[in-house]
Amino acid sequence: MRIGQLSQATGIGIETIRYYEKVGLLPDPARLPNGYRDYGPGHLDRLAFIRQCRSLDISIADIARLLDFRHGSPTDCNAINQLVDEHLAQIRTQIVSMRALESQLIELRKRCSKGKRTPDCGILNELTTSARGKMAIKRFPSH
Amino acid sequence: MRIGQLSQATGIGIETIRYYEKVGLLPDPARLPNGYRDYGPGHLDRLAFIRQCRSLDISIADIARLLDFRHGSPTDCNAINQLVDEHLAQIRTQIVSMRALESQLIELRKRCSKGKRTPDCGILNELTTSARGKMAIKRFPSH
DNA sequence: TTAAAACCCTGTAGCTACTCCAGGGTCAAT
DNA sequence: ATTGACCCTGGAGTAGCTACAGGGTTTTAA
Repeated sequence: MRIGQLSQATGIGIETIRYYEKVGLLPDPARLPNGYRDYGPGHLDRLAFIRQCRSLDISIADIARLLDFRHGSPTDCNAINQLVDEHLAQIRTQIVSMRALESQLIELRKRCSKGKRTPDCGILNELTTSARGKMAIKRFPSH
Repeated sequence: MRIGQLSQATGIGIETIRYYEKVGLLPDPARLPNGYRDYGPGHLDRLAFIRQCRSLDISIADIARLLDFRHGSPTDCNAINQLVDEHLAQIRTQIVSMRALESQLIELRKRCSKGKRTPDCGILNELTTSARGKMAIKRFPSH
């Protein structure tokens, strides 16, 4: 099948498929006499796997590792478990910091209400004064 | 003050300060006779404000808008409130999708346990079969 | 028959917000 | 005189695409 059909079947854009080929996630397909890429069922399968991993936000590098496990000779799959564990830990860390961010923004938002003018804007003032508070104490002579 | 001192005072790297200048967040400083950048207190203040905004994950483009409000002629600050509201909404959306991601990964992780071999790895199999399930139904003739 | 539409190709640039490096110049102290 | 700390410019690299420009090919409709 040609690239457009593969794109339709997987829901992955044509440019993205070519990108995956370039970075080595997808093996180079055969070529038709006119130079068009000619994909087989193996490519379809592999690309669907890739999409599934990407939807779980697994990085290209990690997908490459998973594909090696999938198509390589059988080994212990502890490394796979570890990969998923690490990814999970990373996402949990991100959730924690985003929640912290959320509450900071909620606090910030409370500072200003409707109808104020910029010089009295509590948000701008808060941003300014908390910035000053975090500056290094050290003083620099002006000369 | 020179760029190294400004970097020390704000905790922002030298390269980053030059980057902010390049993208127009920080006005071009005066130059010493030898070509070194020469910053004044206004730059320090502005840079601290920028750092504060970045720590709240506000984009460069939005910081530029906030700086315009801060240093421009007084106006209604509803646009500032709206900016913060939108940023907050965006972060909340991200938190929701990351939590969904987290539970999907937890489910995935349950699939495989210690000591299995790759062909029997539940994670690999789950990734494969759920990928197949999401493929377009349409069939493509092989010729 | 021909012309338009739809498909494909390569190669390159753009996006975010930095970060790093090469290859230089400048300045204070030893 | 030289070492080391500081500074300069300009360009490349990061992740994962996405969007061209500028071509060629194939199919379909008039």
